[in-house]
Amino acid sequence: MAETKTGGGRRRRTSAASSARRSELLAIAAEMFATRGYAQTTVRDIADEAGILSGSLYHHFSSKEAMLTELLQDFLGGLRERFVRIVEEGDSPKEILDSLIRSSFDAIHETPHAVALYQKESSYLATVAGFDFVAETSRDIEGVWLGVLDAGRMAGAFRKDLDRDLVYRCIRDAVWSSVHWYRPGGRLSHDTMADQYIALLHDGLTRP
Amino acid sequence: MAETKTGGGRRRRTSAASSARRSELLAIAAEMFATRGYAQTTVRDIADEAGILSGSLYHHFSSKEAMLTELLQDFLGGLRERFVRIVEEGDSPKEILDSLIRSSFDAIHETPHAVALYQKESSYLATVAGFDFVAETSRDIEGVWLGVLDAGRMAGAFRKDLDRDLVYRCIRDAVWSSVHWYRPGGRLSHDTMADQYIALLHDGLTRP
Amino acid sequence: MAETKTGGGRRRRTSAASSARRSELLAIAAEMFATRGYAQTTVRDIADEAGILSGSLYHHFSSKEAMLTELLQDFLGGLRERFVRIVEEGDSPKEILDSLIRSSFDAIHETPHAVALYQKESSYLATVAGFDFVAETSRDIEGVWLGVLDAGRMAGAFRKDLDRDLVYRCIRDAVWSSVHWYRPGGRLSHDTMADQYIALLHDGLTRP
Amino acid sequence: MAETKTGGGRRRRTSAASSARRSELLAIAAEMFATRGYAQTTVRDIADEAGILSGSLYHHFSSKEAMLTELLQDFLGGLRERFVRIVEEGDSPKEILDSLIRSSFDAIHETPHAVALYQKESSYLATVAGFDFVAETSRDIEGVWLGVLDAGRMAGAFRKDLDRDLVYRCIRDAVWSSVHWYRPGGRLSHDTMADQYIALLHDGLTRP
DNA sequence: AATGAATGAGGATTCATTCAT
DNA sequence: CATGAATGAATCCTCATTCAT
Repeated sequence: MAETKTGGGRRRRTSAASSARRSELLAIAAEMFATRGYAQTTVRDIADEAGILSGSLYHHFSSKEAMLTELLQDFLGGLRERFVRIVEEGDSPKEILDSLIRSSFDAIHETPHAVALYQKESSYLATVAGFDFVAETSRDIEGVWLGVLDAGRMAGAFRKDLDRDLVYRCIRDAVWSSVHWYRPGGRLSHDTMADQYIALLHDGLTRP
Repeated sequence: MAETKTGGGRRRRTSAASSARRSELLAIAAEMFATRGYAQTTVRDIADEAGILSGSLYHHFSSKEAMLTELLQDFLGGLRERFVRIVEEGDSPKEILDSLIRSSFDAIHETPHAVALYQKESSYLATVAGFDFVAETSRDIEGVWLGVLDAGRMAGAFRKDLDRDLVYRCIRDAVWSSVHWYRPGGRLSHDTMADQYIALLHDGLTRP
Repeated sequence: MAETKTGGGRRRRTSAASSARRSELLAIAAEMFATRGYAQTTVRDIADEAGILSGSLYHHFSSKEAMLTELLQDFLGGLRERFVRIVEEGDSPKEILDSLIRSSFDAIHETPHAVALYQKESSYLATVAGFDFVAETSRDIEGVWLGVLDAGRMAGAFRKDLDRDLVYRCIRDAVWSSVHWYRPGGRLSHDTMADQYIALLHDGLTRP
Repeated sequence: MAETKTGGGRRRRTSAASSARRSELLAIAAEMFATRGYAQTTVRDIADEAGILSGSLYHHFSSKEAMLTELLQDFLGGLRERFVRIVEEGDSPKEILDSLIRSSFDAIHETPHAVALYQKESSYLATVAGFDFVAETSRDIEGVWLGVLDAGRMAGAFRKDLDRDLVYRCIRDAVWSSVHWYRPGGRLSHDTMADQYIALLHDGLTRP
């Protein structure tokens, strides 16, 4: 009955058979959660979009919350892994920071719904039992960024007259918020956006 | 709806729209809407916090939505006025931009709930009938910022190799998002935050 | 506290002073009860129309129901009295029947709201405790009409091949229902309507 | 609203709109709406009578109003069809008029709740958005009756000294009002009632 | 895998009524 | 006489979830 989700296996007991439908449903849920918010999305909205009755969703997921959990776990886990790998590659702080930013825009481009979902619900979920992993992983990720920022300051690559936490949050908020207005195929590609954000960040708006 | 009708029509809208109790209730609603979101806040939550029964709220407001409308209208109207006045004072683009940023942090400091509320609900409200004023006023405000950015580029104060819209959104998102983590009385005052955001924006992270 | 209504005194303890306002309010209530129905009329509707707050109504009437009671008692009492007097005048059955019909149209003309109210609510009220007087008076009135009908059949004035009760109800329904479409000052005066109903009743649609 | 969406769109509206349960619930609603009035009937009254919880009704109907709409649409549509067919059969005006009356009593006998419901709520509904079809169909039906009356006057079958509209309304009110006191299986069958109403209408109360 | 009927716990709103001022 | 604030019960409706088929 209770769908386990303990990581390790990551996939359910039913391997490929249900997997297709499952992923489909999850993708639908992701889009709706991202667009209108988790609480504002009804189980019936998702089922309607999938062309089934709401009750039938419970064949695939034990609850609406389980869908959210799975979505966030996959996203956050992947993101942390991604970031950790970048740091491990061991370039200079500036290069690492740029890579983190570029990687963030990649994530926005590849899984916009997951990013938007996280943006929208993370603050709320931080207080909900069973979603501790969100705060945890967020903290890990934060650690990665702050580490790079610190390293860069020590190395003299980044100025020291600005509050470290403030700088981190400024970057984080600016980068992730762009998911709300970024349109794939629009005037600005995500690569261009990354370039410009990086340029602005490093040299400022006033200097050439 | 049945506002007047008193014959002389000597008050309502004036004394009825602003009584001590009314403002109190509105403040409570603002805080809850901002913290847990409009849809997640029940009328009973607000009433409980105010120490009355949920039905009694309807003596003061015609609906939950009316509270939201009033809150946003007051906030957005005030913000636009504030910004327009700054531009009219006619300093250099750079000075105007700095003033806009400082003024934004003032708003975050003075009415954090309204700001957070707007941050949280504006995208959703853009699609809801009866909340056109939100999109409208947002457009007006956007126009003010973009105007200053344009003026600064023409005057050579701001670099031209960055996309204007992207720069605007970057600033906007970074500044307003800070409402979610700014704590009045915390380590960083809102004035300091403004200073640092401005410093980072103009000179970048790499330069001294 | 409890407003008595036991008949005998018929007027409240406060004589003329409150009487004016009271009647005004009662007239407003009558119109609204008649137009949208008793249950569909809110105490606030009445108060709004009178230019006071709903709570203030309770200075004049002990409850919404009390207004209804007073309205119906006045109307039904008057109607019965009226009808009884006609019968007592002792003309021929046909003349009495015509007078009853004419008198009904007079009532429709003079107090259309009370008539419509009675039409609309009587069936429901017949089952409500405290409104026994409605059924009672209705029965009395019915007795008057049936008496005339019987007398006319005995005297050979009315045909006997039609069910007496059916004839009564047919007349009653046709006459009283006209309150819903009669417009004072319209094409047909209430006198003309009475004439035509009587003509149709006595001679039929086919005969000259 | 979200009716189809099944892709093939192979049913809904057909099997969903008419299931055994649905009809059952609709019949219960009809009876209660007719007896105590639409507004006075709560969704819970209906659900209680059906032995389910009030919320469960919304599995079958989208709202209380939707039940009313469906009930009235079915009734009025059927009635109009019925009447139109009678006129098309092309007998003499007198015969057509009699058939219309008889058909009305048939309707009263077969679907007393729908008739009573219509009697009770039509005047109110005429003013409610979304119920225009009530006024429309009523107008159509009225047209049918008035047409017959006109034809009969021209042909010399009906007297001309009575106002046409008044005669129509008199007949209509008398006939339809009988639904409130007609009891199937009672002393008077609906056929007998039709006979007597017709006899009274044509020859009057005074003549043999 | 899916349907269709139902549950039960709310949620916003309405409204007659009370009462201190 | 009237106000303005509040009550408390009821009303329509929503929605995650269950379960027999």
